[in-house]
Amino acid sequence: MSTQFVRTTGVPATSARADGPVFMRSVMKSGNATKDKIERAALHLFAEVGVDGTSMRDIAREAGISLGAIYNHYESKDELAWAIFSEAWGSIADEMRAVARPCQGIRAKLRAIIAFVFSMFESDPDLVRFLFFQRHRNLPRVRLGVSNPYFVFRGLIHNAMIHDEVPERDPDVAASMVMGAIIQTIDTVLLGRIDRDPLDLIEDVTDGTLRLLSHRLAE
Amino acid sequence: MSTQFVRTTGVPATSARADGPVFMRSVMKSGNATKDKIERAALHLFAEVGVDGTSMRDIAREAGISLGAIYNHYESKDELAWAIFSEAWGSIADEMRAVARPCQGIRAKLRAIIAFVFSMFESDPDLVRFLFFQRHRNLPRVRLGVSNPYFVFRGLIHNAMIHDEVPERDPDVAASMVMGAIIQTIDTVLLGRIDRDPLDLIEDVTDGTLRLLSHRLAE
DNA sequence: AATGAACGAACGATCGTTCATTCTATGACA
DNA sequence: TGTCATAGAATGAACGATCGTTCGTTCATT
Repeated sequence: MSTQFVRTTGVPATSARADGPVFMRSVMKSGNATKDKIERAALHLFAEVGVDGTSMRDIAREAGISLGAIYNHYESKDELAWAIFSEAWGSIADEMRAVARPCQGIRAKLRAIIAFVFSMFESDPDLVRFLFFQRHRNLPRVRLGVSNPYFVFRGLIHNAMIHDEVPERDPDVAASMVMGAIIQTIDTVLLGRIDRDPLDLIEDVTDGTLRLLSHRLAE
Repeated sequence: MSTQFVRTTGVPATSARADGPVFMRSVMKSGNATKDKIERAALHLFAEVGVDGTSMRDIAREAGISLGAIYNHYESKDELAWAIFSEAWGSIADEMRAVARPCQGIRAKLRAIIAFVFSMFESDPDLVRFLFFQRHRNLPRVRLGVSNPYFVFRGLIHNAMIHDEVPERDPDVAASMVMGAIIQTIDTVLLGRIDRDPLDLIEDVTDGTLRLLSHRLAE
């Protein structure tokens, strides 16, 4: 159940349809069973031991198909890794935007996005690990202007500044800090150093990022 | 000059001695010129294309020595990568603690640490990139209880909570968010999306993390 | 029978590592 | 001062393993 953490205060939970969330439908692409098996196996191994640490033979074995069959669907290992990354990277950004849209105000939007990322981490940890913890390899290759989680945060925060919901600051620094705070929290959970009810975590992280964006407290 | 950003409001800037900061002396180890050349070349390549993307021949070429010479100083490629990581990871934690110690209060301590990390990023970007952006590979191998940047943040924040400088919260969540905010800011600078005076950045990031730790603002 | 997916042996390249050999710096001795 | 023995460092060819990729063949479906 991918919507278990998504509570956006009385607003339609997510834009996910009956056939699953957007990022699922896009990563596990249309109909082709073999291609899906390849992508799922590759994603799992890439998340576990990295792209370089995974051989095409490993992928074939994990997918339960032959080595040569992979090349019926992908030109190369590099294209396979890039296809999975870029597709998911863009889809996640779209989905983040979608879950935030119906919410009113920066707090509700931010909470919806954070809840979505956490729910994705629960339902598909391989995808989150591959995307966020190996992103430095692929990020320079992402075309500017294309859908991108970072720009979702930046746009959200910039918009809140324009509407005087939060004070004016460098939107890039603010977006970086907010995104980093969220990702690192997931990272620490992954390392086993945080063992908390994910619902509480969502509230804590939402509150923390909002304070980070807020006016300074007069002590 | 590694101390150019370290301004801890009238307190001795860092514990670095005349022979350079601790993290430098430890990564570029004692006296042996060849070993230093190997480590410096390896660090540069590891930061650039990752450990798996770097061959021992690459390292030898970049260091200007022969392939076999590396094995006079390291048992294997894995040991080389691990030696560089674990040594630097522990040293950075020690240095963070050292620059924070003479400072009074969470704000000054946090600023000193952030200034130190930013100065390190300026003086040795390879080291920062290798440590922070490829840490997921090595982190599970770090012995618990050993010196660790994460625990420095956690200890600092936990201590501030005990002394009522900041409100009581889950210290692991707080430490994760603070550390993530700092690292991601550096990451965004690396991607060329932030082009600011580093001194301003230090202030902004310090303020942001402190708000994140502070009391909620009554709107 | 025809078509396209699946198969897996084989290929050349490159990997980490080894090791027999060569180089070089040092110090004892004439 | 000049000579040479010696130890440790440096060298790079070679080895076996494994890599990504190819392609002739088989299989399954219509």
